[in-house]
Amino acid sequence: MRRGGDFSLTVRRGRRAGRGAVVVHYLGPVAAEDARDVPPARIGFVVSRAVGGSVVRHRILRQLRHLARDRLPALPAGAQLVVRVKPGAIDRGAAELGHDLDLALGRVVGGERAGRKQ
RNA sequence: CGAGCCGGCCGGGCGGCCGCGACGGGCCACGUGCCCGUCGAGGAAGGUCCGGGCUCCACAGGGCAGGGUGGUUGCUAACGGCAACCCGGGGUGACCCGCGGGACAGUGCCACAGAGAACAGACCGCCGGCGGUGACGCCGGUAAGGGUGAAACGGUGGUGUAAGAGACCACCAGCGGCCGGGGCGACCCGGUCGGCUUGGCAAACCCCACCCGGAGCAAGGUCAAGAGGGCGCCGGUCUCCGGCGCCUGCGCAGGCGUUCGAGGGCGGCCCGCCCGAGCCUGCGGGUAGGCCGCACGAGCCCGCCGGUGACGGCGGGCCUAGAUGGAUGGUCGCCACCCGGGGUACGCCGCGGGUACAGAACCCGGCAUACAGGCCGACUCGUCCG
Repeated sequence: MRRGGDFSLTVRRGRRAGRGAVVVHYLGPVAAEDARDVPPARIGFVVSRAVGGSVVRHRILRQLRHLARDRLPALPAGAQLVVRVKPGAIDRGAAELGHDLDLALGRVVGGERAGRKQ
């Protein structure tokens, strides 16, 4: 995700869930008449200055990018996801961040197909 | 051996597995795909406090204003940087510190304390006179002693005096003039004369000397697209609508203007000069992509030579990150260093924890700042031994 508009749209209109040090905003795919026009699922990250200095912010961003890469195929095409990071994330480590991300994603993405077992 | 002082350097290492970004090569099911190889953060990359390169704009001039620097001589592309030296201050010493021009060009300010703080002044004291038996009071002289202060108008000794005082004298310190000597210079050394002595702050205004165009890689260049308009062709239900091609590069409204000059440039203002037909405001709409710049440079390493040194010259070798939601991450093992507690056959063994400050974005030279831990070298002082 690159445009500021995509970020604000996803944060404002998407479903929200927080677990551990991360908060995710998920906006499901919009119905399109032609399937070929649907872009692949996109992810953006928000790491504010409250999280830490430049070194800390970039390190968390890298960890999250690698974690999110593995989970990208699980999202439907056209979906938009914004991951916000809360202060203290640097102390949790990559493994715990991945766990937080899984739990939060389970809430918002699973809720989309309610009542159905995966 | 113990204290200390200065300079230089490093700032985790090796190896699996899964990934990321560039570049080169190969393969085709040509997707901007897969495979292989190489390279991939710092000493401060960071702060953005100075200086320069580069790019665009400007480059008649004059006056005024503005900013910066401040011992000297060098180094350098340049600097507010660095080196050596000078002066002042500190330390036994190695060495360290200094925002180090001018206070007889002018203006201004010196808190508190104190009697008095800059054409000085008299609280205590000292001396004399007068009054009083006396304690003491009044008047005058004085600045040696006491007290206040960061700072009190030279210091020591003498002459002198009622007591005193550069009032006078000798020496010393300091200031100024002259002469001689040394140094490129800042300045230093010596001699002589002078009046006896004239405080500090210029990071207060100010004065002096020297320096200074403006903006910045979102600079700048290039390709493509675009709303609207014009022309041509074709089609239809033919004063209109749709499609294609080419050219231009948006439309509407208002205001000020076209030699009676809007507006712009000459860093700011004034004068003056130059360019000059567009410019300004509002509303609505479009785009917000690619490539170049962009990594061979005041470059890095080694050696020799010149120089006290900063640095320079010559020779040889090397190519060393280029992202653009912005590439270096995750995980495991071994080793190194430090800490904790445990065992020990004093050689060590295994366990747990920790390893800083910090992430390139046009590029270089500096400065100051942050930093776990460690290495190397020169020198000084003290103690002991030979």
